[in-house]
Amino acid sequence: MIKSVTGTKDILPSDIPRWIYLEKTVENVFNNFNYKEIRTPVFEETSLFARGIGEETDIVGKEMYTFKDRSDTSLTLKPEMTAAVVRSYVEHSLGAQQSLVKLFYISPMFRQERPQAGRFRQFHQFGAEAIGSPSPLLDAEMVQMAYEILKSLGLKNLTIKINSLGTPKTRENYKKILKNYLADKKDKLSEDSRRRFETNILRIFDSKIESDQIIIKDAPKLIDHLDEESKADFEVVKNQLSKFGIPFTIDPSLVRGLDYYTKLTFEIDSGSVGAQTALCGGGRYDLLIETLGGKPTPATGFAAGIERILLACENEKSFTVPEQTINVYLIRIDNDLESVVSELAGKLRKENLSVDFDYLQRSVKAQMREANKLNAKYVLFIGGDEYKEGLLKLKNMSDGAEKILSLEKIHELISTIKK
RNA sequence: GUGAGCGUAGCUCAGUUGGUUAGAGCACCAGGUUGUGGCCCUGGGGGUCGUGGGUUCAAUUCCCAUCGCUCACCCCA
Repeated sequence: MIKSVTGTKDILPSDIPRWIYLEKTVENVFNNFNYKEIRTPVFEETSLFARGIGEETDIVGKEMYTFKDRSDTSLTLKPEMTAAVVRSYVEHSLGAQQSLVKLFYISPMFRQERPQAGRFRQFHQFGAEAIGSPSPLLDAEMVQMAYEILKSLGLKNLTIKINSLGTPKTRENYKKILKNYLADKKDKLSEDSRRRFETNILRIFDSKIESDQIIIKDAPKLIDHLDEESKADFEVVKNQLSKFGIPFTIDPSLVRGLDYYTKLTFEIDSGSVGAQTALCGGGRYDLLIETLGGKPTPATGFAAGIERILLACENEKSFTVPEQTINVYLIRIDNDLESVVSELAGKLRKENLSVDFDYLQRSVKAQMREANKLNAKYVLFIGGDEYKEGLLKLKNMSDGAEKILSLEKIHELISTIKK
């Protein structure tokens, strides 16, 4: 038997209502904040991600689905959306139409990692990007939108962590400070961290190795070495979040795995999923647009993992979706009336009613059971003496009331069912 | 890439100190008087016990390999 590829999942009909509920919630919140949807291809030229996300990141280093097409071009299934959105923004000069472009997306992503609870090789994210303004109000807005979506889905058990990485200049200065601090301790660092010491020293803070943590614990913190502008912006974000009534904690170790972040970074965690607690992460990325060939343009955004959110929602039973129903199930009393039933179903479906009937020549009893299983609001009996006289019997499945209607006055039938 | 656990009907699982036709619940199908549901009752279909090899008179039960799944590490949504 051929099965779905490792780390991929079918979203079955029984799962769909929950997905749609989430998508509607997401769209609604983004709509309230006036973000417009964008859809980009599932694959891009590999160099987009290599440049955009950073060669030293785990995503680019070991997780991308990269392949060559027949013309020997290296392509990659998108592992995240920001680089793709920025590519589109630059390519189509979206900034020429309006100076601030607010975009959202809901899309599959691909990363070749070992699957575990809340982690898949094809997974889905929704997210937003606001390109064209350095305003910290937008940064606060990102946190607010993400939080609002999660709350709208009924989630509790959430923690919001924020941090500031400063401007490129302070970051460079700070890196020197950190480098000085760690220089004589370098030998005690783990192998990975020694490598990061050379390539991307900030990510040493990501290390979960205890010996690294001990060394790094008393290291100078970036947040204490921010320039005035970053410091002021960070204050604005904090104040604004407080005004929104959004609880948060400051986490100086929140560096995040993608190279392009500047100033604000944030993450929202849930205690209701497995070991992968991050539902959502984001921040400002003022350098990315120029890195990808655009004019220097400030931007901020976030991404959230749909599978993880749905997992948290399930574990918290945070929302329920309404039962699926159909308007009417047609029941054929005489087997030779199949085509009559089919024709009538067609007429009713044209009236925008959801209609179904039996295609398996099953008994009336079996048809009734089917109608019940489908949560049909009505069943309509076709056959017997009534049918010979041009009559049909309509039964209300919730109270059992039956009503005789004329086949000629189909409008009466339709209006009764629609009520 | 590393580590641990698990693989028996569509689903959730039981079972065998190795021994006749491998079980339950749910789901599915049929029927419970000949035109009617949800509850209940009766009956039925469906499994080469993940795959391959080994040990044995005999393996689904023991051993090895392999594949898959799950969870965790790394890292991330």
